[in-house]
Amino acid sequence: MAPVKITPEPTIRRLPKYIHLLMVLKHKGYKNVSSTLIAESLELDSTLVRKDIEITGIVGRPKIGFLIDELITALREHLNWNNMEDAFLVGAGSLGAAIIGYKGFRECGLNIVAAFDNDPAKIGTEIKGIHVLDYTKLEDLCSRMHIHIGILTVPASEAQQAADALVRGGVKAIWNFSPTQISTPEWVVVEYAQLTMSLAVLKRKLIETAVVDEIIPETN
Amino acid sequence: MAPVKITPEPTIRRLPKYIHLLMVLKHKGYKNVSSTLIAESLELDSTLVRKDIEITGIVGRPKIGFLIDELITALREHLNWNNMEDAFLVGAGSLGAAIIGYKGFRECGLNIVAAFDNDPAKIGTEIKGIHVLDYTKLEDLCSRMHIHIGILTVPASEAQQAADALVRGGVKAIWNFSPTQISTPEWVVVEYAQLTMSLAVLKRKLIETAVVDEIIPETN
DNA sequence: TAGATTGTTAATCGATTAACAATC
DNA sequence: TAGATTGTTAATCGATTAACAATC
Repeated sequence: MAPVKITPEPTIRRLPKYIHLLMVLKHKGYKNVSSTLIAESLELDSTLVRKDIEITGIVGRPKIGFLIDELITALREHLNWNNMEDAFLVGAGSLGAAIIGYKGFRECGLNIVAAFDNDPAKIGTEIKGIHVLDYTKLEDLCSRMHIHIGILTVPASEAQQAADALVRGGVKAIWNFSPTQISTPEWVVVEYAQLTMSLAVLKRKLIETAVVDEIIPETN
Repeated sequence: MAPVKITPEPTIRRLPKYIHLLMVLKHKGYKNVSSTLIAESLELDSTLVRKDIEITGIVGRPKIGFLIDELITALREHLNWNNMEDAFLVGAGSLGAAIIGYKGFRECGLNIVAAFDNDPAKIGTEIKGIHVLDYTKLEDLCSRMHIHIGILTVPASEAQQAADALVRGGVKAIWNFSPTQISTPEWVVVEYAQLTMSLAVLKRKLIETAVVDEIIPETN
C-alpha cells in the first residue's frame, strides 16, 4: 500500500488559489506557467509554490515551467475535486440557502442532494431545486443513501444535536458553519467554516494598520 | 504613543471561539474559568490558551483562573467588536443576501448599511431591510458616508473592478468572498473568506483519513 | 499546608525562505 | 553558450508545547 503523505493544511488552502489562477491563465491562452509567475500573481514566494506543486507529483521543466492543463488536473485530483460526493445540508436558513444556491461547489466535487429543517413552514419546500425535508428523517436517510458529508448551517444551540444525528447517520465529514465547537468521534473530519473568525481577522488588522498609519507621520 | 503589538493571525482566529465558549459558560452561571477548562473544551493546549489571553492584558489568579465577564470584555475589545463599523456590500446575489441576513455579524461590530448591484432587476429592492442601490453610485456614496469596510460578494470576473471602486471610495478593508486574488494599495487590509479553501481542506482530509482507515486493519 | 493554577522561559516542531547546483 | 527555471538542501522564522518556579 502506497504511504499517504499528509498534505500540510497551509498548502491545502493555497491549492484552490492555484487552480483558479491557472484557469484564468488557460482562458487567456497560456499553455505553460512558471512558479515565478504564479508566485507573483498570488504574492507568494516562488520556492513555496514549487514545494506546493511538488506534492501533486507534477514535475516541471527548467526554462519552460509547468504545463497548465497537467497542473490543473493534478491539483484537482489531489483535492479530490474530480470525484463528486453527495452531501446533506442541515438548517435551511438564509446561510443554508446561499450555500445551496452557490453553483461553484459542484466544481469542487460537492453535490448537495437534500436539505433538512425542523421548521414545518420550510419542510416540503424547495430551494433552487433542492428539497427541504423533515429533520427527523435525517439520520435514517443519511445511512440509507450512504451520505458521507454533512453541512451544518443550524443555530449554535442546535449544532451538537445535528452533528450527533449526522454521525449516527454515518457521515465521515462535517462542514460546520455554526459558531460552536462540536464534539465527534475522532474518525470524523470536522472543518470549521466560521465567518466570524475571518471577520475577526479583518477588524483586528484594521485597527492594527490604523494605528501604524498614525505612527508613521509622527516619526517623519 | 503606545507600541501596537501585532497579534499573530492564528491567535486572532481562536479568540472568537473563546468568546463564544465564555458566553455559553456565563449563561450556565459560571463566574470564572481556568485556562485548563477552556483548553479542554476547545481541544487546545492550556499554555496556548494562557498565551492567547495574555495579549488582551487580562491577568488571572492562581487556583481561581480568570473572571469570565472581564475576559469577554477584554477579548471583544481586542477584536474591536464593541466598536460598530458601517460597511457596504457589493453583489446582492444569494451569498450577499445570506450575509445581510445573518444577524450575528452585528455582535462582531459589523453593520451593513447598504448593498450594491448592477442588475436593474435588483436595484431598488430591499433585502431584510437593506436597500439594494445602483452600483454606479458606490464610489461616491462610499466616500460621502466615510465607509471603511467593503464586502465583496460579486462573481470572480467582477471582483477586481468592484475592489477598485471601493478603494477609490476610500475603504480601508475589504472582506473578499470571491474566489479571486485582488490587488489593492498596500494600506488596504484584504481578508479572504473563501469557502472553497475550507471545502478543499474538508475533502482532502476526508481522503487522507479514508486511506488511513484502510491501512490500520492491514497492520493489525 | 497541599494542590491547583498562573505566568514565563526554554525546547520543539513545522512551515517558509534562502542558497545553489542541475538542467534545458 | 547564457540565462531562466527547476528541484533540493540548509537556514530561518514563528508558533506551539514542555518544564517549572511563583502564587494563592
